[in-house]
Amino acid sequence: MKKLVLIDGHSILNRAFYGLPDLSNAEGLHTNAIYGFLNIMFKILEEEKPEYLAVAFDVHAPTFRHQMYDAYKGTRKPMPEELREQVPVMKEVLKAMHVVIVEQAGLEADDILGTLAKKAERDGMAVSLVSGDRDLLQIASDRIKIRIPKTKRTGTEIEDYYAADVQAAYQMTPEQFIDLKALMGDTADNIPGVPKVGEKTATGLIVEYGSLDNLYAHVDEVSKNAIRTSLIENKELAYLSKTLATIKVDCDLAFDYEAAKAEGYYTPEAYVLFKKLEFKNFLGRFDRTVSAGEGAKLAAQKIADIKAFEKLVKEAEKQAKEIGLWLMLEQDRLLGIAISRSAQENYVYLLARQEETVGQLSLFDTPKEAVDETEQVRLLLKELSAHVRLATFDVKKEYAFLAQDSTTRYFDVLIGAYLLNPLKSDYDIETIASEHLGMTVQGTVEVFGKRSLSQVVEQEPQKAMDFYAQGAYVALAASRVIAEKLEKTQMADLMRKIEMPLSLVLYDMEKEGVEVRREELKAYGDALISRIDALENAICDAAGEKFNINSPKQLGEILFEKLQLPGGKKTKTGYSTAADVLDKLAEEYPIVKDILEYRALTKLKSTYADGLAVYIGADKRIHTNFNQTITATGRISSTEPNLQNIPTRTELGRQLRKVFVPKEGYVFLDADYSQIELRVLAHMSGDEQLIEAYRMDEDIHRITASKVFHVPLDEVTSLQRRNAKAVNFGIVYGISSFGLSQDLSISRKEASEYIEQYFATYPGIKGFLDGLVVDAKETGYAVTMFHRRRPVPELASSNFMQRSFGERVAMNSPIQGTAADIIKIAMIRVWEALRQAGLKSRLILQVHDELLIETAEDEVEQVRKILVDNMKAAADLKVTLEVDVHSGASWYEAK
DNA sequence: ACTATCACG
DNA sequence: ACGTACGTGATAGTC
Repeated sequence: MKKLVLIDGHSILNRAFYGLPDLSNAEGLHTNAIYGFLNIMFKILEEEKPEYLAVAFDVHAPTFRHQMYDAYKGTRKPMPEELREQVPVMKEVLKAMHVVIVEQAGLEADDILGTLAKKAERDGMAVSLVSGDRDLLQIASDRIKIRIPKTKRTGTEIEDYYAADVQAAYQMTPEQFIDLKALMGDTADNIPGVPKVGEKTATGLIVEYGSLDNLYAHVDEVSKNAIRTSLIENKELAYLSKTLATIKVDCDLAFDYEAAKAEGYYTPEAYVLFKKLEFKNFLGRFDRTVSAGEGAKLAAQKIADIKAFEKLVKEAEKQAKEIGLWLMLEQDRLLGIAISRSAQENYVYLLARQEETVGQLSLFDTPKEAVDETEQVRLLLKELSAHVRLATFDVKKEYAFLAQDSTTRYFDVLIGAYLLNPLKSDYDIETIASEHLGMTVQGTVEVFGKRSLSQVVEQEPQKAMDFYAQGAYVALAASRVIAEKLEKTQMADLMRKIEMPLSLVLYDMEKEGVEVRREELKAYGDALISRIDALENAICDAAGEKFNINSPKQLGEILFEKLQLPGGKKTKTGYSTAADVLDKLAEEYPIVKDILEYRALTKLKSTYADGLAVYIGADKRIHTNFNQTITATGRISSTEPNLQNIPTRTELGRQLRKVFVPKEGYVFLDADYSQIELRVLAHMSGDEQLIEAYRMDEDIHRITASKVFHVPLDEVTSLQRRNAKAVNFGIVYGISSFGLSQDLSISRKEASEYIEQYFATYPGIKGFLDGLVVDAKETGYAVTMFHRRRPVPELASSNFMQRSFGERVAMNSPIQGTAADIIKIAMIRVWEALRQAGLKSRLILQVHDELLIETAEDEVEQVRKILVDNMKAAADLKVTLEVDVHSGASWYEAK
C-alpha cells in the first residue's frame, strides 16, 4: 500500500519552538523551530519511507473559523516574534527541498489535513498525519494514523493513534471526540463549550450518552442540576462549539500526488539555506557536487612543472592584475599552489615528490630535492606577491611564502568576512562563497572526509586541485564583494590599516615564540605532586571514602548529601561546587578549604605544568597560535597553548612565569596599559568628572571611592577602594545591581545604591551607556571608535534575560572593542618601529592590554622608548594613555 | 559532544 | 517576575 505523510506545519513548528532551547544563527535569525521541525520530519521520513509528502499551513492566523468566535469574545495569544519570523523561512526551506506546501485562503490547516487524509484513504492509501495537536484525533481511522511527536530530553518520541488506539486511550471513537470537545470547549482554540462542563463531566456524558444529539434527546435525565440547567440554557452554544470543533473533510482542494513525491529533498538551494541557518548536523545528508555550470568553469588546470609555473608568475606580474591565491598547506609544509585569475583561469601547481613523501615526512628527513623545490617555489611566490595584488584566504598561514615588505597588496577574505560578522564560529571558503557570492561550492568535508590534505593529493590529485582552484577563485571574487561591503560599513580603514598589517605582526610573533625552560617547568610540576597527594588523602579521609575529587558530580554528592553541608543545589545537573560556593563554606569546614587548594594545585599541574610542556619545541620555544577571527569584540585569542591566561593572581601560580625566559643576551620588557578600558570609557562618554579624575595624579579607584562615598581622598578605606574598583569594572561590563552584589557579596539594594552614587558622581556615564543601548537597538550592532562592529541580535529578543544580555553587550563591546583596536594599533606601530630601527628585539606576546618584547640587552632603553611612545600615541583620547614598563630576566620579573 | 570549573584580561 | 556581570581557552568528567 502506498503511503502519504501529512504534516501540520504550524503545529509542529510550535511544538519545536517551545521544545527546544533558543537557537539562532550568526545573523540573529532564530532557528530553533525550523531545526526541530526538520528533525521531526527527517525522523518520520526515515521511519515511514512514504511515497508522498505534504505540509499544510494556515494562510494566516487567526483564521476565519476562529474569527467567528473572536468576534464576540476574547482573542488568541499572539505568536512570539521569535517564532513568527521563522515561519516564512520554514516555508522557504521546504520549497528549496521540493516539499509540497498546501495552504489556501479561508482554510485552516486542520481542514486541509482532514480533507487530504480522507481523500488519500479513499484513494487506497495509508496516511500518517503528523501534528502536535490532539484535535486531529477525530479523523483517525484504520488507515489514518495520527502521529504526535513529543520532544523529550532524550530525543523525540512519537505517540501513534489509529482509531483503535483512540478508543483504548480515551474510551471513545474519533467521532465522539468532536462531541466531547463541543461540550468541554478549548480555550486554546477559542471553542467556548458549555459552561460548567469540564473534561471530566464531558467525558462522563459522552461515555453515557454516546453523542451530543443523543445527550440532548435525553437531557432531562442528566442528574446534576447545575449541569442539566447549563446544558439546556446553552444548547445553541454547544452546537456552535461542535461546528467549531469539527474538522472539515470535504474541502474543495486540488492536490497533485506527482508533485508531492517524497524524494529529491537535498537540493543545492536547500544546502545554501542549511548553511545559512547553520544546521551543521544536517549538512552530511547532502550528497554534494559542484553544480555543473560553476564546476566546469572552476576546474583546475594543472601546471606541469616549475618552468611552467615560473612562466605563469612572470606573465601575471606583467599583467599586474589582481590574483586569487590559495596555498595547499599541511602544517607548514607547502604541497601546492592554486592561482585564480578569473572564473575561467584557474591553475594549480603541485610540488613534485608528493607521492613518495606522503606520510613519512618530518622536518628532519625531508628529501633534499623537496627542500630545493620548496625553496624555488618560495622565491617565485615572494616575487609574485611583491608585484601583484593578492586575494587570499587566511594569509597569516601563507606569509612564510609571501613577500613581507608590506601588507597593502594583500586582501584576506577570512579577515574581511570576520569583520563583517564577528559572531560566526568558523569561516571557510564554502560559507564565504555562499554568503558573499551566492555560490555553492564543494565542501571541505566532501573533499577531505577524514583524510589529510596530503592523502587527498595522493589519492585524488585532481579533486584536491579543483578544490583549491575553486578556493582561490572564491578568494578573488569574494575579495571584491567583501571590500565593497567594508567600504559601505566604514570598515575599510579598519581592514587596511589595522587588521591586515596586524596579520603580519601576528605571523611574526607566532614564528618567534617564547622560550620556556623545560626542566624548570617539570620541577614546578613535580613540586606540586606531593602536596596534591597529601590533600587528596586529607579530603578522602574527611569524606570517609575514596572518590574522584575532580568529578563535580561525586564531589557535590559527598559535600551536600553525605556530609550535609548547607547551600546545596544550583545547576541543572546537580549541586554547584564552584569556587564562589565553596568559598563561603571554607572557613567553617576544613575539607572545603582543602578542596579549594586541591583544585588550585591540580589546575596548575594539568593545565600549565603538564599542559605547556607538550608545546615546547626543539628550539626550546613555545609558538602559540594567535587567532584574529575568533572574538566578538575584536580581541585576539591565543590557542595551543593559550598564553593569554598564564597565572598571575596568586603567588604560587605566578611562580610559573619564571619558566618563561628571554634567550641568551636578551631581557624581557613587559609593557601594559593602565586601565585602558576605563580610560576609553572616559573618552567615549566625554564625562568631565571622569576625565578630570584621570588628570589628577592619583589612583582612579581611590578617587572614585572618595567621590562615591563622600570622604576625603586620604580617608578612603581599603574596603571603600575595593568596592569602587568593583563598580568601575561593573560599569565596563554593562552594570547590573545583581552582578555587582554577587561580586562584592553585598545585598542587591546596597549594590543599587553604589551604582546610583556612581552615576551621580559621573553624570555623563549613564547617558552615554543608555545611548549605546539605544543606538545598538536602532542599528542592530555595537560599534567601536574605529568602526568595528558587533551585531547584537539579542536586543530584539522578547525574552527578558536575552534582551538584558544584549543591553550589557551593547555597553561593553564598544569599550572592550575600542581597547582592542588601540592595542592592535600599538602592536603594529611597535613592530614597525622595531623593524625600522633595525633592532634585534622582537614583539613576542600580547595579553589584551600587555605586550611582551624579547629585548636585546643593548637595546633596552631604545625599545622602552619605542614601547611607551607608540603605545601612548596609539589613540588620541581626552585622557592620556598610561603605560607601565618593567624589565626582567623572566616573565615573572618583568611583570 | 556537552557541562562544570577555573586560568587570564 | 524573569535570573545576570564582559571577553576568551583548556582540562576532566560524563553521557
